Amino acid sequence: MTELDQTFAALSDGTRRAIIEKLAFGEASLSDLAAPFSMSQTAVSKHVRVLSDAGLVRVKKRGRTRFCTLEAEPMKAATDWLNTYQKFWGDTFEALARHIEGERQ
Amino acid sequence: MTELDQTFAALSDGTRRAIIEKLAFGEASLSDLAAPFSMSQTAVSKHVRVLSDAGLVRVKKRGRTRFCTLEAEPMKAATDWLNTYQKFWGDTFEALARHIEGERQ
DNA sequence: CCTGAACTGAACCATTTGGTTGACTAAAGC
DNA sequence: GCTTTAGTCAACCAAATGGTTCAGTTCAGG
Repeated sequence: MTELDQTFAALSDGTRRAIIEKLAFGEASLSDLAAPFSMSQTAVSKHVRVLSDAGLVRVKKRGRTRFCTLEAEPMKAATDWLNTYQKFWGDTFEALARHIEGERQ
Repeated sequence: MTELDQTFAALSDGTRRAIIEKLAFGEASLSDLAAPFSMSQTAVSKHVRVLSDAGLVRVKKRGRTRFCTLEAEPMKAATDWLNTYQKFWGDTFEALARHIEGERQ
């Protein structure tokens, strides 16, 4: 599995995206993260593990609580990939538009 | 599974991203897409199915061959999500930078 | 009209994923 | 020092994923 694979896979789950959204407002403990969800803390812990394995979240232990923070680096690679090909699609659409225009005339 | 879930999941596989990259240069038949890979055509067909279910690729049958084209719409939603939170991270990093600067002085 | 190409569908398989529970460890706090 | 809180680990489970093969369908061309 490449880094890009892991990043997109990590983002493909609503629970994990919600975790990221919450972490965008700053550091949060695992129990803070788990609170809004109707699943067990263990399940949330696993989701955080996936995010941390993908490098999207860093976990540091202070006392008995784990604090999570966002790590933007890998997300940037994903954005870059999307932007690159979105540019292509734009071009394709322009070409398509020209083609359609051409047919009409 | 939401649309965003499906989009990110579809993008989390290298084979499928390679297919998208090839389709960025224009329409291609399924056998064209399958050729470069060392897996069966059936496997590639499944990948295309995933992309088509996610709405990233449209498949139209002409004669006995299926031609695939890109569909940018859902990809834009994914980019939007990433950009939104990347802005947040940028802010967070600025705040962090200010914080570190503050500590130094 | 037969052959071969371009697929799909179904059945199967191993691995991963997303969840559970229950037992455990580590640290706070009274 | 005992209890509670924060969290992990291990075992288990059902469903999804990524691949295979083989049989079938549809269409193009000699």
